[in-house]
Amino acid sequence: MQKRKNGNLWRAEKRITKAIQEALQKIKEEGWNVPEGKEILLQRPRKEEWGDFSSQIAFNLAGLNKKPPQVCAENLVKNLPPLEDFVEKVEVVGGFINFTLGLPYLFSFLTEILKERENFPRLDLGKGKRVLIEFVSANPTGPLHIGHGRGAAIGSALSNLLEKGGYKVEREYYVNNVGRQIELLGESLALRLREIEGEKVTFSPDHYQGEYLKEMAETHYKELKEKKEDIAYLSRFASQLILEDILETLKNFGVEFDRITYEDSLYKESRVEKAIEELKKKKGIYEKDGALWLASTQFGDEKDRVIVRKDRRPTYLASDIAYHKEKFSRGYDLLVNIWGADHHGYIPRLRAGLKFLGLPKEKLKIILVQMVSLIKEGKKLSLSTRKGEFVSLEDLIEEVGKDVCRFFFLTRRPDTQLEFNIDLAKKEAPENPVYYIQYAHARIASIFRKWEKRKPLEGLSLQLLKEPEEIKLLRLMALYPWLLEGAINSLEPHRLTAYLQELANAFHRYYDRVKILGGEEKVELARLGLVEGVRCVIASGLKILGIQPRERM
RNA sequence: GCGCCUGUAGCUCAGUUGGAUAGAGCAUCGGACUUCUAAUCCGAGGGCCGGGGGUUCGAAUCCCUCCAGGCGCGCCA
Repeated sequence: MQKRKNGNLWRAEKRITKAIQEALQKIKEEGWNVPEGKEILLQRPRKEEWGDFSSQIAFNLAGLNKKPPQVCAENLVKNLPPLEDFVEKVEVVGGFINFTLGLPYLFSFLTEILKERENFPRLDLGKGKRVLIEFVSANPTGPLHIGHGRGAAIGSALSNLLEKGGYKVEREYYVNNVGRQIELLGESLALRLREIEGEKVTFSPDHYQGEYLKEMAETHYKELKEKKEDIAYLSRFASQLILEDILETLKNFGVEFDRITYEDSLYKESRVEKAIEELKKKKGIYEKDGALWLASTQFGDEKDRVIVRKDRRPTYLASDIAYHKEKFSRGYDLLVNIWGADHHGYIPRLRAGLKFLGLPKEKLKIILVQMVSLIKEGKKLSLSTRKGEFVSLEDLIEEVGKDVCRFFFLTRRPDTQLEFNIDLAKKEAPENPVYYIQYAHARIASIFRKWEKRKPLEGLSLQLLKEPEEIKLLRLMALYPWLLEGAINSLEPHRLTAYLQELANAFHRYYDRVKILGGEEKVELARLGLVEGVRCVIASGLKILGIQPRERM
């Protein structure tokens, strides 16, 4: 890719930040105290009349220099380098420094969008750094439920987002195909097989009693009947089929993985053994009551945890530490885990284990996704996998649609509990914000279908865009890269949804007031360029969210 | 009991290092289609940001405390 010579020149907020830094340097030479080593972040003013970006740096200066913010701001502004080529107004209001972008800049920004199309903007925050995002990782003991769906949506949107930011992203699913849960799965299948043969069987509460195993037993009875005593075989058989099913569901949900890691491979490669050995060497493990314990209290855990049982079998913690050690060894710059919030108590012990091994814990970010409860026909449903009383993700996708479902999960912060009201989601489907955004996209596509001349959108006279609604759209689009960077740096894909709604709203309003086709040719072309720009930004945003931009509705 | 998360409009939720008069969607009420798709647009009402205390020039945001909800506290994963 040919890199632009002028680098970030098209990014107004970057240039403003740089200008502020220069001004700070200058007033420092005049004897002012200036904040050192502080990243200058711009914010978006709450009101349009306050411009496009604002800085509150003067409030910091006020504290450091014992002068009113207004005075500090004014002095700083006096020392700003010339910005006229892209900023039309710099104003100090109550200590805030407000920057209003100039029209020529906004026009060139649109030109930039039209050049890159849906790929706009090209960001290079990640600078090719490698990120691993591990998510879903549901045990292959039953179909995914709606809670997994939330983690899946967030994980895949976050992956897309970081990829957009110039990170090299790998998406990974960790499969726990070892241990008691898998054993129980095999036992449950065995019981179902015996049931088919007319035997009266009783399930313990720990067994998986969902219909899916009954169906599996019926479908595969012939090939399994010889193996019905071989629990290990049945466990493998069932978990493999279920995993395939899970991955299929996720694919329908727009989620795919670059890598699947199986827990049993960690054992086969002696990684668990080695991790335990190393922990022993690093004095992280001691023996008590015949078991081996991880001294996790040393690093803030509530109590020490068993890592190898009395019977010498390692616990889940052992393989998980081994797994994370292995992930670290692959050399990523950032590791993200997306976990169900019910695992939160598990974090301190894992971190303690990693700390003993001397792994850089700041490279591991764990995003907890809170529970999803479901309301259907006015009733709250439980999500227990074992009892089999849950609404599967597959059913949900079928009922409300992939796009609505993803959007629903992606508008909210991960750490709030979510009540998914299925009746409402279905009933309100046409009013749903996701359709609102898609409709904006479809309307623009429709305009272009209607447009007969079909010229290339080049050499546009963008200065003919003068309507307030047009300027508003230009200003909003100019925020997009800034917004994306904020979402990327904070690992918060949900910021994108509100922005897309706002952009769609500005478009619908424009569409309502201003006729795009049919005016004087140069104006028509400029307007087409404008709405094409809007379409590209919407398409770009929806692509990150994993939602289909629609051509028609 | 202890730990973690949450509490913002009737409902579902946003709210960039603490900053300007707290926002959106839905719902409600009132208006707009001989026009590029009305799945749209415009307007109105609606809030002691759970309560109380504190830090600060400034708090929805930070600290303490209480209340409410969820989750966790296994030699399960």
